[in-house]
Order: sequence, then C-alpha cells, then structure tokens
Amino acid sequence: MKLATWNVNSLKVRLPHLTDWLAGAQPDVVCLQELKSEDAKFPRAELQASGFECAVSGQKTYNGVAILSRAPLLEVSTGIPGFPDEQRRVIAATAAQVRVVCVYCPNGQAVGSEKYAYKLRWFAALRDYLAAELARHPQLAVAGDFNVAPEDRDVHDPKAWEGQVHVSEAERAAWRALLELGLTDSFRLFEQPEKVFSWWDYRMLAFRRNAGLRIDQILVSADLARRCTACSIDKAPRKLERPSDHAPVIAEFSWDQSISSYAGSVRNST
DNA sequence: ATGGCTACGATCCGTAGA
Repeated sequence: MKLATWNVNSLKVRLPHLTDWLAGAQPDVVCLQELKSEDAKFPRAELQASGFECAVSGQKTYNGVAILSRAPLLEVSTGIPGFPDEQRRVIAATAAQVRVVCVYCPNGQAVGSEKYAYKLRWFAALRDYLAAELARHPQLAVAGDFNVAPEDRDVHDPKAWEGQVHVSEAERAAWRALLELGLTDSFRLFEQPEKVFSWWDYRMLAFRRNAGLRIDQILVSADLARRCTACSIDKAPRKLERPSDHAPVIAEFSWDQSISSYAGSVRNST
C-alpha cells in the first residue's frame, strides 16, 4: 500500500501534474494540501477517472485539503474537534483499515508574529486531537505539509535559516510533541541520502541549487511503522513546467494479512 | 542585496506563501 502527500499549491493549476503523477506513481491513498479552491470546483470526475474517490475540505483562495483513495473512505471528518477555525487545514478518513489524517499546518509567517502564535496554538490542538485519534486507531498515519523542518539536516543552509520561521525551537518542539504521542517520521525509518528536501522556493533558482527544506512528512503510529517498507520524496514533478513548489512524499507499507480482502479490492479497483 | 516567484482576486497592485 502506497500512501503519499503533496502540497499542490492550487489544484486547478496542478491537476494535469497530479493526474500524470497518479498514473505513474500508482499511490493507493493521497493527501493533498493547498487546493486553493471551493469544494464545488473540486475535479471529482477527473480523479474518479484516475481511480480515486475523494474526501474534500476546501475554501476559496487559501488552504484546502483532500484525501484521495482507491479503497472506500470511511468515517470522514474535517477540522480539529474543539478548535474552531475558518481555515480548512485538516481532513481525516479511514482507508483500508488505516486512519489517515491529512494536515496543512500553518506557515507562521515570522517568529513573534500573530500568525506564528496561531501556528503554535494550532499545533497544540493538533497534538491533543492526534492523541485521541491514536487511542481509537492503532494504525494511524498523519501526512501533510507540517511547515516545520524538524532538524538541521532537513535544511539546506541551517546557518542562514537559524531562528527563522519553520526551524525555530518552539516550532520544532511542537513538531516533536507529535512524535512523543508515539508517532514516527517514516522518512527517518530508512537510510536516506543527504540534502533531501520537499520544498524549494520559486525564487533564487532554489530548486536548481537544491536550496530546500524538508517540511512535508508522513508520521506513522508504531503499528504502521512496523509495516513501513520505504519512504522517499519524488522530485520529478518539481522539474516540470509550472510546478508546485512542493514535491510529493511517498511511504510504502506491507499489506496486513488480516485485511488482505481489502488489499485485493484496492489492487483490483483500477 | 531582505530582493528574486507564483497564485489568487481583485486590477493596472496587494496579500500570502515558505
């Protein structure tokens, strides 16, 4: 089972990239962020033609998240319970016995700003929400754009970024607090090359210089970590014309024997 | 050098992203 996450930075603009990528990478579940469009404009038919059903929580101009899945999406929920928020940043659903939480964490703009304070409040609420989800769902994945580079090795130039938003100690502590719930960064379960990133600024020829950050992650519960066989970042879509500034992250899981009937239905659904 | 792209929704530029 392949689970992916991709901040597409406008689904309207990126739909051709997305459908091409779905056909090539063959993921089973995909978390999308920054749709930047209303639910009524979601390209449900096109994605259905690619073999996916969709759960969507979008809004005009900003934010917006969705989960695509070849298997049925059950128990769909949006937002963080007890944390009222106009900004559509969270959607969750169960696919093939795995609870999938798709997140678009706040950017934070600048350390000390109002948006930074919102980011930290938001992470605290996410933590409490995930604690409750973990209690109910031993097989849990939290995939998305966390807008935090967890360690210096996730930053192309740690010195230049020191203390900045995305790498500040308070943000990293908020991110680590998610791991303290019993989640693991699936990317770090495996030996990885140095300087692998998931986002590169559109400016400054950043992609060509590999001046990026690894801010998109797939966190997994202990049960799911045991089944995780690979995690990588696919830079190919970032090389296309008019790309998203983010690249997709993909984690692969061995099929649980106890849900082999689900596995069969997923595999045959294309 | 604190800029430099890109997308959006409104114009003939501002806001936001990261």
